[in-house]
Amino acid sequence: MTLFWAKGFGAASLEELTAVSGAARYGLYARFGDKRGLYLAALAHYEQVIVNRLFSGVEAAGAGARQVRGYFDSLLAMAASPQGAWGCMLVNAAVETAPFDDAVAQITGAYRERLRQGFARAAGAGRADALAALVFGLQVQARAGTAPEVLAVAVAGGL
Amino acid sequence: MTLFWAKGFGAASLEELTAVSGAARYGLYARFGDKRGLYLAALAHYEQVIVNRLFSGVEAAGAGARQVRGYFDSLLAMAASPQGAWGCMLVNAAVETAPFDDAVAQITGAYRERLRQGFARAAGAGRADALAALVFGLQVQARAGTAPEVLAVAVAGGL
DNA sequence: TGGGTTTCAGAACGATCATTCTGATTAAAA
DNA sequence: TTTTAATCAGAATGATCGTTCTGAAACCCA
Repeated sequence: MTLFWAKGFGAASLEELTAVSGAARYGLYARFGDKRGLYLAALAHYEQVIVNRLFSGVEAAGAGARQVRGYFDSLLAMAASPQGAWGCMLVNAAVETAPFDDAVAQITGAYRERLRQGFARAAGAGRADALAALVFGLQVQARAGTAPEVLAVAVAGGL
Repeated sequence: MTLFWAKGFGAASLEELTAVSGAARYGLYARFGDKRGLYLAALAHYEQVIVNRLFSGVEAAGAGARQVRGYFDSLLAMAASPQGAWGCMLVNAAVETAPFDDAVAQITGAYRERLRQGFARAAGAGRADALAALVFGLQVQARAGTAPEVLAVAVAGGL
Protein backbone atom coordinates (compact mmCIF):
# COMPACT_ATOMS: atom_id res chain seq x y z
CA MET A 1 0.00 0.00 0.00
CA THR A 2 2.76 2.42 0.91
CA LEU A 3 4.57 2.03 -2.41
CA PHE A 4 1.38 2.45 -4.47
CA TRP A 5 0.51 5.47 -2.34
CA ALA A 6 3.87 7.12 -2.90
CA LYS A 7 4.44 6.27 -6.59
CA GLY A 8 1.03 5.47 -8.01
CA PHE A 9 -0.01 2.34 -9.91
CA GLY A 10 2.05 2.65 -13.07
CA ALA A 11 5.35 3.74 -11.55
CA ALA A 12 5.40 1.04 -8.86
CA SER A 13 7.13 -1.97 -10.43
CA LEU A 14 6.79 -5.58 -9.35
CA GLU A 15 10.48 -5.59 -8.50
CA GLU A 16 9.96 -2.77 -6.00
CA LEU A 17 6.72 -4.25 -4.70
CA THR A 18 8.38 -7.56 -3.89
CA ALA A 19 11.38 -5.82 -2.32
CA VAL A 20 9.22 -3.60 -0.09
CA SER A 21 6.65 -6.25 0.88
CA GLY A 22 9.14 -9.05 1.44
CA ALA A 23 6.88 -11.37 -0.52
CA ALA A 24 7.99 -13.20 -3.64
CA ARG A 25 6.40 -12.61 -7.02
CA TYR A 26 4.85 -16.05 -6.80
CA GLY A 27 3.16 -15.24 -3.50
CA LEU A 28 1.74 -11.94 -4.70
CA TYR A 29 0.27 -13.52 -7.84
CA ALA A 30 -1.12 -16.48 -5.88
CA ARG A 31 -2.90 -14.20 -3.46
CA PHE A 32 -3.97 -11.22 -5.58
CA GLY A 33 -4.08 -12.54 -9.15
CA ASP A 34 -2.17 -9.73 -10.80
CA LYS A 35 -0.77 -6.26 -10.21
CA ARG A 36 -4.18 -4.67 -10.53
CA GLY A 37 -5.65 -7.01 -7.91
CA LEU A 38 -2.89 -6.06 -5.51
CA TYR A 39 -3.56 -2.40 -6.21
CA LEU A 40 -7.30 -2.76 -5.55
CA ALA A 41 -6.50 -4.51 -2.26
CA ALA A 42 -4.13 -1.68 -1.36
CA LEU A 43 -6.84 0.88 -2.08
CA ALA A 44 -9.29 -0.96 0.18
CA HIS A 45 -6.65 -1.20 2.89
CA TYR A 46 -5.93 2.52 2.61
CA GLU A 47 -9.57 3.42 3.06
CA GLN A 48 -9.89 1.05 6.00
CA VAL A 49 -6.78 2.24 7.81
CA ILE A 50 -6.09 5.86 6.85
CA VAL A 51 -9.52 7.23 6.01
CA ASN A 52 -11.21 5.53 8.96
CA ARG A 53 -8.67 6.95 11.37
CA LEU A 54 -9.00 10.52 10.10
CA PHE A 55 -12.66 10.79 9.16
CA SER A 56 -14.60 8.65 11.62
CA GLY A 57 -14.80 11.59 14.02
CA VAL A 58 -16.88 13.51 11.51
CA GLU A 59 -19.09 10.47 10.95
CA ALA A 60 -19.74 9.89 14.66
CA ALA A 61 -23.21 10.58 16.02
CA GLY A 62 -23.62 14.15 17.15
CA ALA A 63 -20.63 15.45 15.23
CA GLY A 64 -20.64 19.12 14.30
CA ALA A 65 -18.43 22.04 13.35
CA ARG A 66 -15.90 21.08 16.02
CA GLN A 67 -15.30 17.63 14.51
CA VAL A 68 -15.10 19.06 11.00
CA ARG A 69 -12.45 21.51 12.11
CA GLY A 70 -10.59 18.68 13.82
CA TYR A 71 -10.62 16.64 10.64
CA PHE A 72 -9.09 19.45 8.59
CA ASP A 73 -6.51 19.97 11.32
CA SER A 74 -5.58 16.31 11.03
CA LEU A 75 -5.31 16.71 7.27
CA LEU A 76 -2.95 19.65 7.71
CA ALA A 77 -0.89 17.76 10.27
CA MET A 78 -0.57 14.85 7.87
CA ALA A 79 0.44 17.20 5.06
CA ALA A 80 3.30 18.38 7.27
CA SER A 81 4.43 14.82 8.04
CA PRO A 82 6.77 12.75 5.84
CA GLN A 83 3.74 11.11 4.23
CA GLY A 84 2.38 14.53 3.35
CA ALA A 85 4.23 14.58 0.04
CA TRP A 86 2.23 11.55 -1.08
CA GLY A 87 -1.14 13.26 -0.83
CA CYS A 88 -4.16 10.96 -0.58
CA MET A 89 -3.94 7.59 -2.29
CA LEU A 90 -7.61 7.73 -3.31
CA VAL A 91 -7.22 11.18 -4.87
CA ASN A 92 -4.13 9.96 -6.72
CA ALA A 93 -6.15 6.98 -7.94
CA ALA A 94 -8.96 9.29 -9.06
CA VAL A 95 -6.52 11.11 -11.34
CA GLU A 96 -4.26 8.31 -12.56
CA THR A 97 -6.37 5.16 -12.79
CA ALA A 98 -10.08 5.92 -12.35
CA PRO A 99 -10.51 7.22 -15.93
CA PHE A 100 -9.38 3.83 -17.30
CA ASP A 101 -10.64 1.35 -14.69
CA ASP A 102 -14.28 1.16 -13.68
CA ALA A 103 -13.55 -0.64 -10.42
CA VAL A 104 -11.21 2.14 -9.34
CA ALA A 105 -13.69 4.79 -10.45
CA GLN A 106 -16.33 3.15 -8.29
CA ILE A 107 -13.99 3.12 -5.27
CA THR A 108 -13.04 6.78 -5.64
CA GLY A 109 -16.68 7.70 -6.26
CA ALA A 110 -17.71 5.90 -3.10
CA TYR A 111 -15.00 7.76 -1.20
CA ARG A 112 -16.35 11.08 -2.46
CA GLU A 113 -19.84 10.05 -1.42
CA ARG A 114 -18.61 9.04 2.01
CA LEU A 115 -17.04 12.46 2.52
CA ARG A 116 -20.20 14.18 1.27
CA GLN A 117 -22.50 12.30 3.64
CA GLY A 118 -20.23 12.86 6.63
CA PHE A 119 -20.01 16.57 5.95
CA ALA A 120 -23.73 16.80 5.24
CA ARG A 121 -24.59 15.56 8.71
CA ALA A 122 -21.88 17.47 10.56
CA ALA A 123 -21.85 20.75 8.62
CA GLY A 124 -25.14 20.90 6.72
CA ALA A 125 -26.18 19.66 3.30
CA GLY A 126 -25.47 23.00 1.67
CA ARG A 127 -21.76 22.85 2.49
CA ALA A 128 -21.12 19.13 2.03
CA ASP A 129 -20.10 19.07 -1.64
CA ALA A 130 -17.95 22.17 -1.33
CA LEU A 131 -16.11 20.70 1.66
CA ALA A 132 -15.49 17.43 -0.18
CA ALA A 133 -14.07 19.39 -3.11
CA LEU A 134 -11.88 21.33 -0.68
CA VAL A 135 -10.47 18.07 0.68
CA PHE A 136 -9.63 16.87 -2.82
CA GLY A 137 -8.00 20.17 -3.72
CA LEU A 138 -5.91 20.25 -0.55
CA GLN A 139 -4.56 16.78 -1.11
CA VAL A 140 -3.60 17.43 -4.71
CA GLN A 141 -1.65 20.46 -3.58
CA ALA A 142 0.00 18.55 -0.75
CA ARG A 143 1.30 15.99 -3.26
CA ALA A 144 2.53 18.71 -5.60
CA GLY A 145 4.61 20.25 -2.84
CA THR A 146 2.53 23.22 -1.68
CA ALA A 147 3.69 24.29 1.79
CA PRO A 148 1.42 23.21 4.69
CA GLU A 149 1.16 26.81 5.91
CA VAL A 150 -0.36 27.77 2.56
CA LEU A 151 -2.82 24.91 2.83
CA ALA A 152 -3.77 26.14 6.28
CA VAL A 153 -4.77 29.48 4.76
CA ALA A 154 -6.98 27.68 2.26
CA VAL A 155 -8.67 25.76 5.09
CA ALA A 156 -9.19 28.94 7.09
CA GLY A 157 -10.82 30.62 4.09
CA GLY A 158 -12.90 27.62 3.04
CA LEU A 159 -14.37 26.34 6.25
CA MET B 1 -0.92 18.16 -25.82
CA THR B 2 -4.28 16.47 -26.22
CA LEU B 3 -2.89 12.97 -25.75
CA PHE B 4 -0.85 13.92 -22.67
CA TRP B 5 -3.92 15.67 -21.29
CA ALA B 6 -6.13 12.63 -21.75
CA LYS B 7 -3.72 9.86 -20.73
CA GLY B 8 -1.02 11.54 -18.65
CA PHE B 9 2.73 11.37 -19.17
CA GLY B 10 3.44 7.72 -18.47
CA ALA B 11 0.54 6.16 -20.34
CA ALA B 12 1.07 8.18 -23.54
CA SER B 13 3.47 6.17 -25.68
CA LEU B 14 5.73 7.50 -28.43
CA GLU B 15 3.86 5.34 -30.90
CA GLU B 16 0.58 7.09 -30.04
CA LEU B 17 2.22 10.50 -29.90
CA THR B 18 3.62 10.12 -33.42
CA ALA B 19 0.30 8.78 -34.72
CA VAL B 20 -1.73 11.64 -33.23
CA SER B 21 0.70 14.45 -34.05
CA GLY B 22 1.53 13.26 -37.54
CA ALA B 23 5.20 13.86 -36.83
CA ALA B 24 7.84 11.15 -37.05
CA ARG B 25 9.85 10.05 -34.04
CA TYR B 26 12.89 11.69 -35.58
CA GLY B 27 11.13 15.05 -35.81
CA LEU B 28 9.89 14.98 -32.22
CA TYR B 29 13.32 14.15 -30.84
CA ALA B 30 15.01 16.75 -33.06
CA ARG B 31 12.67 19.47 -31.81
CA PHE B 32 12.02 18.55 -28.17
CA GLY B 33 14.98 16.40 -27.15
CA ASP B 34 13.05 13.61 -25.47
CA LYS B 35 9.59 12.61 -24.27
CA ARG B 36 9.89 14.78 -21.17
CA GLY B 37 10.78 17.84 -23.28
CA LEU B 38 7.70 17.28 -25.40
CA TYR B 39 5.61 16.96 -22.25
CA LEU B 40 6.96 20.21 -20.80
CA ALA B 41 6.16 21.96 -24.08
CA ALA B 42 2.65 20.50 -23.98
CA LEU B 43 2.18 21.79 -20.42
CA ALA B 44 3.26 25.28 -21.47
CA HIS B 45 0.95 25.12 -24.47
CA TYR B 46 -1.95 24.04 -22.27
CA GLU B 47 -1.47 26.96 -19.92
CA GLN B 48 -1.18 29.37 -22.81
CA VAL B 49 -4.24 28.12 -24.68
CA ILE B 50 -6.69 26.63 -22.18
CA VAL B 51 -5.93 28.49 -18.96
CA ASN B 52 -5.62 31.85 -20.67
CA ARG B 53 -8.98 31.41 -22.37
CA LEU B 54 -10.82 30.46 -19.19
CA PHE B 55 -9.10 32.54 -16.53
CA SER B 56 -8.10 35.82 -18.16
CA GLY B 57 -11.51 37.26 -17.35
CA VAL B 58 -10.79 36.96 -13.63
CA GLU B 59 -7.37 38.53 -14.14
CA ALA B 60 -8.72 41.52 -16.09
CA ALA B 61 -8.64 44.94 -14.45
CA GLY B 62 -11.77 45.66 -12.46
CA ALA B 63 -12.85 42.01 -12.25
CA GLY B 64 -15.07 41.03 -9.33
CA ALA B 65 -17.57 38.46 -8.14
CA ARG B 66 -19.28 38.45 -11.54
CA GLN B 67 -16.10 37.35 -13.35
CA VAL B 68 -15.33 34.74 -10.69
CA ARG B 69 -18.77 33.25 -11.12
CA GLY B 70 -18.32 33.30 -14.88
CA TYR B 71 -15.05 31.42 -14.55
CA PHE B 72 -16.61 28.66 -12.48
CA ASP B 73 -19.48 28.46 -14.96
CA SER B 74 -16.94 27.95 -17.74
CA LEU B 75 -15.31 25.23 -15.68
CA LEU B 76 -18.64 23.47 -15.26
CA ALA B 77 -19.42 23.82 -18.96
CA MET B 78 -16.05 22.29 -19.80
CA ALA B 79 -16.67 19.43 -17.36
CA ALA B 80 -19.85 18.65 -19.29
CA SER B 81 -18.04 18.67 -22.64
CA PRO B 82 -16.21 15.69 -24.16
CA GLN B 83 -12.94 17.03 -22.74
CA GLY B 84 -14.49 17.12 -19.28
CA ALA B 85 -13.42 13.55 -18.56
CA TRP B 86 -9.79 14.63 -18.90
CA GLY B 87 -9.93 17.12 -16.05
CA CYS B 88 -7.20 19.76 -16.04
CA MET B 89 -3.83 18.81 -17.49
CA LEU B 90 -1.98 20.86 -14.86
CA VAL B 91 -3.84 19.19 -11.99
CA ASN B 92 -3.11 15.80 -13.53
CA ALA B 93 0.56 16.79 -13.76
CA ALA B 94 0.53 17.92 -10.12
CA VAL B 95 -0.52 14.41 -9.09
CA GLU B 96 1.37 12.20 -11.53
CA THR B 97 4.64 13.94 -12.34
CA ALA B 98 5.26 16.93 -10.05
CA PRO B 99 6.42 14.76 -7.10
CA PHE B 100 9.23 13.33 -9.26
CA ASP B 101 10.15 16.24 -11.54
CA ASP B 102 11.15 19.63 -10.19
CA ALA B 103 10.44 21.42 -13.46
CA VAL B 104 6.87 20.11 -13.47
CA ALA B 105 6.47 20.98 -9.80
CA GLN B 106 7.50 24.52 -10.56
CA ILE B 107 4.97 24.78 -13.40
CA THR B 108 2.09 23.45 -11.32
CA GLY B 109 3.14 25.65 -8.40
CA ALA B 110 3.15 28.70 -10.66
CA TYR B 111 -0.32 27.74 -11.89
CA ARG B 112 -1.58 27.59 -8.31
CA GLU B 113 -0.04 30.97 -7.63
CA ARG B 114 -1.64 32.42 -10.74
CA LEU B 115 -5.06 31.24 -9.59
CA ARG B 116 -4.44 32.61 -6.11
CA GLN B 117 -3.45 36.06 -7.32
CA GLY B 118 -6.35 36.31 -9.73
CA PHE B 119 -8.85 35.33 -7.05
CA ALA B 120 -7.18 37.61 -4.48
CA ARG B 121 -7.84 40.65 -6.64
CA ALA B 122 -11.31 39.67 -7.81
CA ALA B 123 -12.70 38.05 -4.66
CA GLY B 124 -10.52 39.24 -1.79
CA ALA B 125 -7.32 37.87 -0.27
CA GLY B 126 -9.20 35.93 2.39
CA ARG B 127 -10.97 33.73 -0.16
CA ALA B 128 -8.18 33.31 -2.73
CA ASP B 129 -6.53 30.14 -1.43
CA ALA B 130 -9.84 28.43 -0.73
CA LEU B 131 -11.08 29.17 -4.24
CA ALA B 132 -7.87 27.82 -5.77
CA ALA B 133 -8.29 24.63 -3.75
CA LEU B 134 -11.90 24.42 -4.92
CA VAL B 135 -10.75 24.58 -8.56
CA PHE B 136 -8.27 21.76 -7.99
CA GLY B 137 -10.88 19.63 -6.23
CA LEU B 138 -13.46 20.16 -8.96
CA GLN B 139 -11.08 19.13 -11.70
CA VAL B 140 -9.98 15.97 -9.92
CA GLN B 141 -13.60 14.97 -9.59
CA ALA B 142 -14.34 15.81 -13.21
CA ARG B 143 -11.56 13.45 -14.31
CA ALA B 144 -12.78 10.71 -11.97
CA GLY B 145 -16.24 10.81 -13.52
CA THR B 146 -18.29 12.84 -11.04
CA ALA B 147 -21.40 14.16 -12.76
CA PRO B 148 -21.32 17.86 -13.74
CA GLU B 149 -24.57 18.53 -11.85
CA VAL B 150 -22.89 17.35 -8.65
CA LEU B 151 -19.94 19.63 -9.33
CA ALA B 152 -22.38 22.50 -9.77
CA VAL B 153 -23.65 21.90 -6.25
CA ALA B 154 -20.11 22.08 -4.92
CA VAL B 155 -19.58 25.39 -6.75
CA ALA B 156 -22.83 26.80 -5.38
CA GLY B 157 -21.82 25.87 -1.84
CA GLY B 158 -18.23 27.02 -2.13
CA LEU B 159 -18.45 30.37 -3.84
C1' DT C 1 9.92 -37.64 12.56
C1' DG C 2 7.71 -37.76 7.88
C1' DG C 3 4.38 -36.07 3.90
C1' DG C 4 2.01 -32.49 1.73
C1' DT C 5 1.20 -27.76 1.02
C1' DT C 6 2.79 -23.31 0.65
C1' DT C 7 6.08 -19.79 -0.23
C1' DC C 8 10.51 -18.75 -1.33
C1' DA C 9 14.39 -16.62 -4.62
C1' DG C 10 15.35 -16.06 -9.04
C1' DA C 11 15.57 -17.36 -13.96
C1' DA C 12 12.90 -17.25 -18.37
C1' DC C 13 9.55 -15.18 -21.54
C1' DG C 14 7.12 -12.27 -24.55
C1' DA C 15 5.65 -7.67 -24.93
C1' DT C 16 6.29 -2.87 -24.83
C1' DC C 17 8.85 1.06 -23.80
C1' DA C 18 11.99 5.30 -25.05
C1' DT C 19 15.64 6.17 -27.89
C1' DT C 20 18.70 5.90 -31.91
C1' DC C 21 19.77 4.83 -36.52
C1' DT C 22 19.01 4.37 -41.68
C1' DG C 23 18.12 5.36 -46.32
C1' DA C 24 14.16 7.66 -48.98
C1' DT C 25 11.56 11.88 -49.73
C1' DT C 26 10.50 16.55 -49.54
C1' DA C 27 11.25 21.48 -49.80
C1' DA C 28 13.68 25.54 -49.97
C1' DA C 29 18.19 27.95 -51.56
C1' DA C 30 21.57 28.80 -55.01
C1' DT D 1 18.34 22.68 -62.26
C1' DT D 2 21.38 21.39 -58.62
C1' DT D 3 22.53 21.34 -53.85
C1' DT D 4 21.69 21.37 -49.09
C1' DA D 5 19.13 20.82 -45.11
C1' DA D 6 15.23 18.92 -42.88
C1' DT D 7 11.75 15.44 -42.13
C1' DC D 8 9.78 11.36 -43.39
C1' DA D 9 8.49 6.07 -42.32
C1' DG D 10 10.11 2.36 -40.21
C1' DA D 11 13.63 -0.93 -38.57
C1' DA D 12 17.12 -1.87 -34.82
C1' DT D 13 18.53 -1.54 -29.90
C1' DG D 14 18.81 -2.11 -25.18
C1' DA D 15 16.21 -1.79 -21.14
C1' DT D 16 12.26 -2.67 -18.34
C1' DC D 17 7.77 -4.20 -17.76
C1' DG D 18 4.16 -7.81 -15.99
C1' DT D 19 3.65 -12.53 -15.88
C1' DT D 20 4.89 -17.43 -15.64
C1' DC D 21 7.84 -21.16 -14.54
C1' DT D 22 11.26 -23.89 -11.73
C1' DG D 23 13.47 -26.37 -8.14
C1' DA D 24 14.73 -25.39 -3.09
C1' DA D 25 13.40 -24.13 1.47
C1' DA D 26 10.01 -23.57 5.12
C1' DC D 27 6.06 -24.70 7.56
C1' DC D 28 1.86 -27.16 9.27
C1' DC D 29 -0.29 -31.28 10.75
C1' DA D 30 -0.49 -36.10 11.81
